Amino acid sequence: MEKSKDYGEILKNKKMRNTKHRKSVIEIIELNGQPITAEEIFLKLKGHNVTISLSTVYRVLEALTSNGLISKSSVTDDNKNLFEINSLEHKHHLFCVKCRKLFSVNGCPLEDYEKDLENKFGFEIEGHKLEMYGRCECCKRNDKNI
Amino acid sequence: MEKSKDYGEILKNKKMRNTKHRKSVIEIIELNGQPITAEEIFLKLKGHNVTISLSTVYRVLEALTSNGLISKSSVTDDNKNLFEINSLEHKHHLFCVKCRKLFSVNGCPLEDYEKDLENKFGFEIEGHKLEMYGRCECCKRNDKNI
DNA sequence: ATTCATGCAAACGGTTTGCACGCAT
DNA sequence: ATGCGTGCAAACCGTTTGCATGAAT
Repeated sequence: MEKSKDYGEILKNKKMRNTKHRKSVIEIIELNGQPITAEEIFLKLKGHNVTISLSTVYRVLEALTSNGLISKSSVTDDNKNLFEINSLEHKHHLFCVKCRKLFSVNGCPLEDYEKDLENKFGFEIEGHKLEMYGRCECCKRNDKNI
Repeated sequence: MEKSKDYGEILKNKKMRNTKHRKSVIEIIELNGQPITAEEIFLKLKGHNVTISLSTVYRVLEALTSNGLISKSSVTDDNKNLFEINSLEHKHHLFCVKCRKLFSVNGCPLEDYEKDLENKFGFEIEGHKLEMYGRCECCKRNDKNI
């Protein structure tokens, strides 16, 4: 079995204090694989018998975000923030309007398009946000059974 | 001077009750031209000597949103929702981070990309939001003179 | 006359913060 | 020894809701 990542090393590289809670939070986010809320992190940690307070979860998330280890997005319409590991790759999201899960998509189709617009408008594009929404495979299937 | 739009007619077409407050809110959003928060709407109305309570602003926004007259997004990271007029044309925007002007772009580069994603993830995409930001031609020029 | 919109204040829920204590350096 | 991380409870703030009143149909 593959040895799990050395989260302590990751923190050290960012000159952050290395604590059990910080390592646990990074690990949960990484294990989860898709964007996750603060409360879900809190509950999953509880499930793994890690005692942590919700406010610590928030403080850890803030620390990890401002050190660039994770990123925060607010795509959902219920005012809950979502956190995910900050991969170097540029990515976008697919939001399922039914189960409200957020799926990450690596890569970006917009490079050529942005170049065209820059030429056309004399605009210098620094970045963009792209959200797509719809129904995930799972929810499509369930709809048919109703 | 051009006559302002008949917001009463717009509400009537949606079979919505035609009230002064609803018309005012639509008008403010339309005048504003770029996405605006509930509180900003409230303050702008106050500035126009329209007395309305903040909760009514929220209720009007909910009514307008669910009738498809405006749309709601939560792109900012401060947990405030933004509202804008729902235009029929599919278009995107270039937002200048310096002068805060908004440039409309007709058309959309995402159709093929979305088909790919649908095949890849089994996701059924219903729509998307794309914002690009940067500097417009004018502001680029001014930067060089500093 | 009926139904729905509004104002007010209070509730709600996700997030932040003050304070005292504990742990990493 | 010091400064930063943590737990707890309370505060915060954008948003929602219950209730009584008022306006639109």
